Order: sequence, then structure tokens, then C-alpha cells
Amino acid sequence: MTDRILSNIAKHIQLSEEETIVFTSLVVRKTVTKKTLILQADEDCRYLYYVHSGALRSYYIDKDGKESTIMFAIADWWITDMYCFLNRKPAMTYLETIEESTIFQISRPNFDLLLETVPKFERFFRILMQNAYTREQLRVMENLSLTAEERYHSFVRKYPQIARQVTKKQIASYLGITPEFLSTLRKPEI
Amino acid sequence: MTDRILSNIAKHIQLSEEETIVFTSLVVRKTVTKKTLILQADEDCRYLYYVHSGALRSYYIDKDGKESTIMFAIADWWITDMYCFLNRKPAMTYLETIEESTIFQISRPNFDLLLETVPKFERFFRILMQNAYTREQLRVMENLSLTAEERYHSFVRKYPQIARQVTKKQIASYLGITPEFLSTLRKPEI
DNA sequence: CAAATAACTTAAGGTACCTTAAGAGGGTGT
DNA sequence: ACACCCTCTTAAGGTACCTTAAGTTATTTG
Repeated sequence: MTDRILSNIAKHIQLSEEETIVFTSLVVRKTVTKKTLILQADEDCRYLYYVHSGALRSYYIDKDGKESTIMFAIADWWITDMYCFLNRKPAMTYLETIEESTIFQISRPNFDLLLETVPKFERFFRILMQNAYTREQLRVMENLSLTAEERYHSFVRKYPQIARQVTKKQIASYLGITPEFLSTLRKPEI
Repeated sequence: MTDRILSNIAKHIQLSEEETIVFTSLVVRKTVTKKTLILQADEDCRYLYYVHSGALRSYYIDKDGKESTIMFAIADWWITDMYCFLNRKPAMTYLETIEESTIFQISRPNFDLLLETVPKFERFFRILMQNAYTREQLRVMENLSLTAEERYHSFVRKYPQIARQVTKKQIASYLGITPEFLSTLRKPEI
């Protein structure tokens, strides 16, 4: 059951048998039905999540009530409201399951304990954060330089599996356009 | 001369005397005149930079020749084309000095060596990457939910010093709007 | 210090994308 | 099996922001 999360970690660091036991003792597995809110804005963001199976979405609701999708996480992705998890601030975003999902969660105290007792994880999370950072930076670049249509095609090319698992409305809110406009963009093709 | 970069590091990790010596032996100080291109697209991105004084700007030029500012870095910031530095890919972005600047550069081999010989730096760069990631994520959120005018005010509020050091045109290209439109936004006030 | 160059502004006309509305199709729950 | 709700689509009218152009003020350069 922990195979997938352990091989995710093994992509970047090698754990001894004892270190593996420490790690697995600090994470908790959970299965959550579809459309469950795992985190709500203004709540304390207590966990970092690894998606074993299923799909999650984090989104922001602005002062006008408009929803913007921050990120999707399908199998083998990590997700949470990172700023609030790391800085002990109330969450700014919502996190919900798109479909029934099995996740592993690490609480903040356990996250700190993990980094203390197995410092190798500093390296693991450095690489995770590095990748997340460069991915977000690329997204900013695309938002600044591409049209809505180009961003849609880039999204589908980059994340074909996610494009299949989520609704058009959710993709539109990730791209920063209305579902109506996405619909007109998609019409010409096929 | 290395005081500022060392106290930047001391914000997150404590170095012994020997570790400090290792670190300073791996970085090189440079003073660069204004408007110097430190990195160009398609070049190999060989260095990570810390800004001791002055100001740098990284930008992207898209297929239509339009320039988008990725980030500014003033005193005490780290900057490079992170994706290309870490993944040994040709640079996607340009990096230039806005004014005469003193920087410290770390080459890729020295960066790897630093992480190997002083593993504490894994923690330092984890925190650096974490902060960069959450900052970019907030920028994506603002790009998706705020109007151009709101983004401009948010930028000035968040980075008052940068707003003073760079041109309006550069701010416009960071916000994803034209200088002409920024000008009309600024007119009503004062 | 002049001359060139770049930054900033103003304004008119244009376009990418939004808002509102309404209808068709597909799940979901009772 | 019906009603309900949500997604997706289409279309008409609206707006935020762009393009082009031209003038003014800084800043750089010879």
C-alpha cells in the first residue's frame, strides 16, 4: 500500500530500512469520497498530502466569489496550501477531492520531526519545492505570453491525464478564462 | 564584503567556521555595470546569483518578440534561470543588470559540491525554494483574480523598493500589461 | 552641451475575452 | 421514473485591455 509513495521518494533519495519505518510511522493513509472538502479557507492547514489514487483540486475564491483553480493533483502528486502549511497561517485556499481518492497525510509536527530525524528529507523536499517553483514560474510565463487558446493547448499537452479527469469548467478556472469562452475555443477543432 | 550573503544564510541555518570557509571558497564576487546581459536565452545557465547590491531583472522574449519580466532581484535576493540551472537545459530567459550591481555567483559544480560537503545547505535551499514557490503561486492567484489596476497596487505595496528602482515599462511587463495601459491606470491617482 | 535615445503620457480605434441568457445533454438522488 | 442539478454549448452585447501613433519629458551618449 505504501509502495507508490515510497517509490516517489526513491526518485530522489535512498532510505535505509529504519528510515523507511520512521517515514511510514509518520504518515496516515485515508480514503475520501468524491467532492469532499479536505481543507477550507480560514481553517488551519494542518497537513501535507500525497495522492495515492484519485484526483484533488485546490482553488481560491476571491472577493467577488470567483473561483480560480490553483492546481490539480492526481496520482503521485503532492498537494496542500503550501504557504499556510509552512508558515502556520490560516488557509487561503480550498482543497477538495474531484473523485474518490486515497491519500497519505503528514501533519505539521510529523513533517518537522521527519526533517529532524531523517535530514535526507531536506533534500527530498528541496527537490520537490524546486520542481514546484519552476513549474509555477513557467505557468506565470505562459499566462503573460500566450493567448487563452494557446494556454489551453499547452495544458492539454502537458497534463493529458489531468485533462481527462477534470471538467472543462475546472480547466477554464485553471487557465483564467470563463467556461463559455473555453467552449468557443474548443469548437473549431475535431 | 561577504557579511550580507552570510547573514542571508544565517536566517535559516547556522554555519560553523569551517563551513563558512567552504562556502566562501565556492562563491565568486563580481561587480557588473548597468544594462549588462549576464545570461541570454539558449546559453548554458552556469550560475546561481546572489545580489549584494544593485538590481537585476530576468525576462522572457516570446515568439512575437514580446518581453515579459519574470522577476526582479534587488539587494539580498537570489536569482537565476532556475529551471535551466538545475536541469542543465539551455536558458529560456535573459538576465540583466538594471543598475551597477555587485553579485556573488556559484557555479553548478560548486553548487553540487556545496550540497555534498555541507548538507545543511539542502535545508537552506529547501527554504529558499519553498519561499520562491509560494511567492510564484500567490502571483498566479493574483493574475487569475485581480484586475490590472489591483495587481499594480499589490505590486507597489509588496515591493515598494523595487517599484522605486525599476522603470514603469518594466513593471508593466511584470504585470502582463502594456506601458500605455499602466499609464492610464496611474493617471487618476495623485 | 548638444543630439540621440528611451521613458512616459494621451488619445482614438480595435480585439480578446466577459456577462448574461437560454437550451440540450448527462448524472444523481428520492 | 421523475425532478433536479450541473456541465457544456451557442450567441448577443459589453468591457478591459491592446495597437498604433504622436507628443513630451528624462536619460544616456558622443
